[in-house]
Amino acid sequence: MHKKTTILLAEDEPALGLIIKESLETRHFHVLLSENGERAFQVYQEHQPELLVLDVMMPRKDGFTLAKEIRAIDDTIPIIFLTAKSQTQDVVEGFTIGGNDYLKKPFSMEELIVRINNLLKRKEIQNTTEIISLGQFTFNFPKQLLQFNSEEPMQLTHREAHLLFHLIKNKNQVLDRSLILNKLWGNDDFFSARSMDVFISKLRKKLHQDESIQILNVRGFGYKLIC
Amino acid sequence: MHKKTTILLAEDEPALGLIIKESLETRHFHVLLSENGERAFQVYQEHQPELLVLDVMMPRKDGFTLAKEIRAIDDTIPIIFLTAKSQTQDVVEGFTIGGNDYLKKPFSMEELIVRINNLLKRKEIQNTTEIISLGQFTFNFPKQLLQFNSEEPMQLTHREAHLLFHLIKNKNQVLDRSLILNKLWGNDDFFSARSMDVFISKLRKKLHQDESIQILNVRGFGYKLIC
DNA sequence: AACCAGTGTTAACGTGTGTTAACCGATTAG
DNA sequence: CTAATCGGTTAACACACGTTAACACTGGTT
Repeated sequence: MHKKTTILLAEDEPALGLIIKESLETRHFHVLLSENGERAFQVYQEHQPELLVLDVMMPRKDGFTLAKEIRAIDDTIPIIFLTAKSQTQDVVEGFTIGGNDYLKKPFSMEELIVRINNLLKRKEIQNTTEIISLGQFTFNFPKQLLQFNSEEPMQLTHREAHLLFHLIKNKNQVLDRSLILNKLWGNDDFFSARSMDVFISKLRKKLHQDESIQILNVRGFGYKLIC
Repeated sequence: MHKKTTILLAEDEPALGLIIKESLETRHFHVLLSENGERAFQVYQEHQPELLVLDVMMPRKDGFTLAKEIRAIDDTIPIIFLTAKSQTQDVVEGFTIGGNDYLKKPFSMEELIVRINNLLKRKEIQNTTEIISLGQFTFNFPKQLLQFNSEEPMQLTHREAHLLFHLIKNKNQVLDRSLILNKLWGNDDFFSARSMDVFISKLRKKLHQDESIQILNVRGFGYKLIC
């Protein structure tokens, strides 16, 4: 039997909060209940839960604001918002991008469980597939981390991570310049091309530690990552 | 006539599975059809196919999970996923690293054939292009490195490496000028021919250290690498 | 508002690769 | 023998790419 999944539940109405907490605990989740957004943020930092269930309407920091703050720290944690019917659909849907979902009150416990399991499964897939080993490096694409052996991981920027991802996807083959430019920069004009050169240079510097990995240029066509 | 390529097809919908199986068999592939992920894994272990075509949505072990298990055993086998349109692009793309590809349902049989042949060809190239020894030299084609005994390896350019590769593949036979020109330069006009002369000259200089290796000219026909 | 840190783009300058040109020797047909 | 052709070699060149730094923009902090 493996460790229980920890869920942070932020709900200001005590009666509802307890019901949800108890229901989830019968499903073998470990639930931390907070009565407002500020408190929830503290609990998040102390316990680092694996999933968040946030009421949108809360005193002392609402669910959306809280979500943004936590997303700045961890941009892959799944979040489920609990919304009252007064919330406009648009605003709520805007927040469901990424690993988010939402539930309109009132909802059945079954609906919540299904959504929790869906998000956990989706994240499971991402975690186990998008950590790629590359020579002596480990590349965690969703977290944009590049680690050499067991040294301190380097934080890559968004562009660096995406470029590296595509190079790895096409490793040992020539990756077409204009293809990558159109995919990552949206066009393949002169300036984007020069910008890409800069990022190739940055990646080479970061991959320098493992001599067996090289980004070779194929003049006029693109790049080839060999490993 | 060489041995048929064995493909493992995992598809839970019997009608679709049979159509694909039969189509591939008319293209002279040997197809093993399994109706779920668990069964497919058994078949994989018994027959060790050369390529996998996996439906993502399957009862008793989905395609992604199956792929992960098989990849733990063989991390080079090419895999093609068949995905329904409900699958999010991100998750699917995460799985296309390495030797993978995917096809959105519905798809034409032609698309599938093209992808199968691409992946098989790609793997073929990787297998046949390892490290070649040439007299006292070691030539690493994918990395474009030419090493004399244990001296510091020389970094070849893309053109140099490809030209040398073809010379080696046809060593001790005459390699036709226009053949190589069409293959590497895309045409065999005057200028390309002169350009090739320059590269032959460069290669001769780099191979000079080992007297027993020579690139001989056969006037009017081409070159012969002797070693 | 002023400041700072992080990210990506633009600019400036340097290097490497492949093509073209120029000049040469070798081979061969007439 | 000699002119024509083919290939060898070197250098000049154009341009693709590499590297570094300056700059602009964003979002957060004081």
